[in-house]
Amino acid sequence: MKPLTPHDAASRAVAAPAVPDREDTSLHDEILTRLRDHIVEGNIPDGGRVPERQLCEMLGISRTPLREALKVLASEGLVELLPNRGARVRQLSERDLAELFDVMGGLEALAGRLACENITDAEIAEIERLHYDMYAFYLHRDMHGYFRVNQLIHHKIVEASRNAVLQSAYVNFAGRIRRIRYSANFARKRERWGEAMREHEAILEALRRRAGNELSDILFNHLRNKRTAAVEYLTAAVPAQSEPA
Amino acid sequence: MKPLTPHDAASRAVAAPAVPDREDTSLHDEILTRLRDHIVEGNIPDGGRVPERQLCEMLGISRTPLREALKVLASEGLVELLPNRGARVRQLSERDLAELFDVMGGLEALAGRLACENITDAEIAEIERLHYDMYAFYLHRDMHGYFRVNQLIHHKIVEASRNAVLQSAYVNFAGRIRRIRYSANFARKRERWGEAMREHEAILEALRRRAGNELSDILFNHLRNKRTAAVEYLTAAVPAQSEPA
DNA sequence: AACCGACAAATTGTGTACATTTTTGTGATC
DNA sequence: GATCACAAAAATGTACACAATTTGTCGGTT
Repeated sequence: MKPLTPHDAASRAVAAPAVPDREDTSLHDEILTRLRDHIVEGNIPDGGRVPERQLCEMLGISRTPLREALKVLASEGLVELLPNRGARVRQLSERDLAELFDVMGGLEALAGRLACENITDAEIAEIERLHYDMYAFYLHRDMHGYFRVNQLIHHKIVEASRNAVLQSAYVNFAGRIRRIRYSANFARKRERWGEAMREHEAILEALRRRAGNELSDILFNHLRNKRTAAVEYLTAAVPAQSEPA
Repeated sequence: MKPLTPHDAASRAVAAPAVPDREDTSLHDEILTRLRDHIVEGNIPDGGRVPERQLCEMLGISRTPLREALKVLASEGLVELLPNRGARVRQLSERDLAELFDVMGGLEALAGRLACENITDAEIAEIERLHYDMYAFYLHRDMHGYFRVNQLIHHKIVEASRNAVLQSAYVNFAGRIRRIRYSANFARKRERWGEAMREHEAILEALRRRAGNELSDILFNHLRNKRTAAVEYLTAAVPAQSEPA
C-alpha cells in the first residue's frame, strides 16, 4: 500500500485535478476502498491492531479521514473498535463464520428466487458458458481457476436478481469471509468438490426452468455445505485459542 | 433531540462519569444511535439537508464525531453524502422501496428456515400468544397495536434463528423502511389486512411443524404482499416528483 | 427587464493541536 | 528474582482552525 502521491500530502490537492479521477469519487471513498482492500487482502494479521499513525503515513493522509473510514469499516464488521483502545481486525470465531455463511446462503437463496423472475435467456446462456468453463477447471484440478469462475457464477446470479440493495449487501458479506472462503476451498476434500459440481448442475437446471422456490432451496443448501467445509477447515487449521504462547 | 447536557460541551466529559453509562457504550456509539433515531423517527424531511452545525449544537458536540456518525449512516443507506455538498436524508424511490422489501423478505425467509432448526417449544408458545394478541387487535381494528405486535412476532422469529449477523442486518434494513412501512400499514385496505392475518396463521402453522422450506416460502411471499401494499401506498400518496414548484 | 458574471458568505473537507486514557518501562520492595 | 507501583510515553478521542468548493446576491450589460 503506497502513499497516494510520491510527495507530501499537500501535493494531493494539486495533483488530483491534473489527473482526472476515473469517477467523481471523493477522497473519503478512495481511502475507504483502499483500506478495506488492504484489510480484506490480509495485510494485517487477524486480531492485529490497526495503528492509525502508520496507516496515515502509508496513505499520505491525516488521521481524520482515516478514522472516518475505520468507523465505516467497523459498521461493516471488518474491524472492531474498542473504546480508547483503537481498532483491531475482527477475528472470526467459528460461530461468526457459520452465521456469515448462513446469511450468505439466505442472500443467495433470495438472489436465485429473484433471478428466476428477471433473468434473460442471454444471461442464462452466459452462466451456462461459465459453468462449462468451471467444469473444465474442475477436470484439470485447477483450484484457482475454479474458485474464480465459481465466484463469478454466483455473482452473475446476484446481478440477475436486478436488486441493487441485495447486490450491495452480498458484496459486503462476501468481503468479510473472502479470505477464509478461499483458503477453505483449497483445503476442500476431493469428494466435496465433486458434490459441489453436482450442486452447480442442479442450480443451472433450476435456473433454466426458472423454478424460483427450488433454486432458492438448492442455493441455500449449497451454501450450507460450503459452510460445513469452511468451519471444518477453520477448526482443523487454526486452533488459535488453544495454541500455547 | 436535546443536547447531551444543559450546559456547554466541555461539561460532558465531567458529567458523563458521574452518571454511570447503562452500557460501556462509547460516546461515538451514543451519537450514532441518537442521530440514527433522529432520522428514522422522521425529524428531518425526506431528501432534506442535514446541517452539521445545527446538529452539533443539538447534540452538544463538535463536528468531528458527528461527521464520523454521518459516514456510518451513509454506509447504512440512511443518508447520502454528496461530495462537497453535505449529507441529505436519503429519499427512497419506488424501486428502492421494492428492493428493500424483497431483501427483508429474503432475510425473513432465512430467519424462518433457521428458526425451524433452533426454536424451542417455549418460544413457539410465546409467538402463539403474541399471535392471538395480534388477532385481538385485528378484531378491534386497532391498527397501532396490531402493527406493534406484528413487528414483535417477526422480531421473535429472527431472534429464534440464533444468528446474530442476520439479526443485525435485519434491524438495519428494517430501520430504513420503518417510517414508510408504518404509514403503509395504516393505508392498508381492509381485505389486505385479513389476508395478512391468514398468512400469519400459515406462518405459525409451518413454524409449529418446523417446516423450514415451507416457512421460508410463506415468509417471502408474505413480505412480497407487504411490498405491493407499500409501493401502492407510496405511489398513491407521495407524487413528490410531479408536484409543481 | 432579464440574463450573465463576479464577488461574498456559508458550508464542507481535511489537517493539526490538545486533553484523556491506556500501555509500557523502570525502579523499589518483599 | 519476582511482583507491584508509579511515571513516562504513546495512542486515542475530541475540538478547533484553515483551505477549498459551493451557493446566494448584487451589479453590469444586452
